[in-house]
Amino acid sequence: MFNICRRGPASISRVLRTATSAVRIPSTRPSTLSLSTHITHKPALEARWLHVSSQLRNQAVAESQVDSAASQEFPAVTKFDDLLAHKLVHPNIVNAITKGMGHHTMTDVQSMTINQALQGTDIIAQARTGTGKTIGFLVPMLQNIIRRNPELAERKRYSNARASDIRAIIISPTRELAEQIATEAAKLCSATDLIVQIAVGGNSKRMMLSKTRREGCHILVATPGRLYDLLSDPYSGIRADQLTTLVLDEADRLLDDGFSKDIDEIKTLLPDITKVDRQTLLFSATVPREVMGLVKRTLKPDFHFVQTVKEGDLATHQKVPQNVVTVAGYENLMPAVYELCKRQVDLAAKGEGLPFKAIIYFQATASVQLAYRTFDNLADQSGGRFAKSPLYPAEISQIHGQLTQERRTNVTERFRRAKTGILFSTDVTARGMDFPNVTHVIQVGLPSNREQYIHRVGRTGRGDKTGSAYIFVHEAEMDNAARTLRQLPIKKDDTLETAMVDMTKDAQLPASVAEIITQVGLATKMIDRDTKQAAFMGTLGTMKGVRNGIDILNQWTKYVEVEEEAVHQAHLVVEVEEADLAATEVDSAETEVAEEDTVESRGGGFGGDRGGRGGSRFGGDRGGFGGDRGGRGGSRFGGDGDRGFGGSGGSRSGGFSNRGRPAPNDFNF
DNA sequence: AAAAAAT
Repeated sequence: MFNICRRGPASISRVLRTATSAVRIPSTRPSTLSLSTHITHKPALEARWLHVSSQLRNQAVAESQVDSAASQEFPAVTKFDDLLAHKLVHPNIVNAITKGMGHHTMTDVQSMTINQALQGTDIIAQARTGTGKTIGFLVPMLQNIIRRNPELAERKRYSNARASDIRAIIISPTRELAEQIATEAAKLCSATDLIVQIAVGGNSKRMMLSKTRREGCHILVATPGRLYDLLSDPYSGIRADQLTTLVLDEADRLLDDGFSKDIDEIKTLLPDITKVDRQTLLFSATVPREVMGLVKRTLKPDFHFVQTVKEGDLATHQKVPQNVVTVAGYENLMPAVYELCKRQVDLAAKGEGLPFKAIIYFQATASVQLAYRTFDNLADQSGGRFAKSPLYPAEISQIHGQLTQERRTNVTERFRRAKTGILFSTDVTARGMDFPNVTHVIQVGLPSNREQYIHRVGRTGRGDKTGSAYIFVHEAEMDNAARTLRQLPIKKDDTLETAMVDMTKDAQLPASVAEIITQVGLATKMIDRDTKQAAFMGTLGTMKGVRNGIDILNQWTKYVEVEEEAVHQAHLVVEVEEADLAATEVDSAETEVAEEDTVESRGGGFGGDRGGRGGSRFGGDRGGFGGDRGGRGGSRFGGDGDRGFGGSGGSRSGGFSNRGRPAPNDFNF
């Protein structure tokens, strides 16, 4: 059993005890005391949990001095140059970091993981977004290869690298992240003989293979599908018989439902770990307890859990203010998001604040497409086709899995370099991607889970930069939001005029609001019906457990055109759900009590496997869909008039309706 | 039910 607990003050001391037993500070520690993480490599029967938060660190230092003399010590390493002084890492790698990339002081996670992983132990490391995890695993990984083959550290005129000599494999959940990691790895290897290759889907397999056969490969960065494809193909020539390191970046994602099977299958194609010893490194900003069972099965029993985020501490940055904007209807979403963007672009134009660079996240690809086209159309108003966008100079772009890989790569590169711009995105870019100087992360609707929220927010405020985050949520989804995002420091923002207005009563709107609504309305009207309908269906798929979901969709169809057939399908989905919910209502109430119980009694930690994932995050408190409401009211959006779900105006079937219930205004997220 | 990932 491990001593770990995810929340509550009671767990802190427990954590402290385990932390102090594992963190040793030598008597000769530097006076800076910054992050003297000296980890003994004494044989461990259990995993050790290392926590380095500022409070804990000081106590750990104070307490561990007592027995530090008895422990085997490792030199303090908080600067990359220290790795040279102590001959821990080859100069050709260290210099690439210090002279080539300009990094000198290590971040917490780098100091912790480099020290620890150089000793060969398996590691799971959790550290906040944008704190340099990539270098944290690359350095020990490369050094451990060089230790076995010192000749690889020197650049030679003729390399005799082969495609069958892979020493390290890094797996990433997305192609763009794999590219980014490979680029970073290549920089670190630039003065060595180590060869980095990339294996991702969407690219020509044949081209990749011929390049790899020609140049050889020591480090392979890959996404799961293509990696499996290559390893299982006896004619690919790709072999990893001497694999020393396996890295899973965004580990919790890769061990999650969709991916974990792929990872298991890939492991069957790697050399038997009892014959070829291999180090496994897992990295992520989030490690939800649901995956800990899988983590334990993935790592050796004496693995170390390096956490630079204290138990119960936030995985988000203090320096990134987080805001929630409540909207009255889905039709308010685009106007409100536009209002925010326009405000920031105007501020930047006046020299107040940084150039506006934002990523706007949606749950569905179709929603990204609709929003992207809407914003793109804003440029075409009032001045013909060559009119300047009201958001100029911010460039509008979109990215999602529906684009060709070529487009995805282009958009990524362009947005990386952009000083200002707006990128509409699905969760493809949510994890790991490093777009410099993103000032705003804007989420439209709820993310699939808490972890995705954290990773999306993590696209801003990277390194020493700041940024801010917004999430737009429909009134009726606030209960779900509060549950999913509990304990996060999210403040209510009500500075956007278009968020809560009743758009059906446009006659009474103030001029500034009316203008935005008119502009967005016209831009929406220009979009083809298929795009709108796809967005409608995509949104429908995310509406599980939303109170009055049918009302919301009904209202929205006045602004996005939808075929009768789609309306019919929506009806069916909602009806099935309603019946489903009614049946499980009692059930889920009981489950919730049980779940609460588990959390409390979890104090002593969790042994064993939780028996799989899939516990609904939206469990319990479900309102079901109440009543129907005939569509009424012309709008600036035009649409096709009333496309409501054949409701008989006003009559409500009641039941689970939350009308009249006060909107939650205490955001104890 | 959505996204991502192999052809």
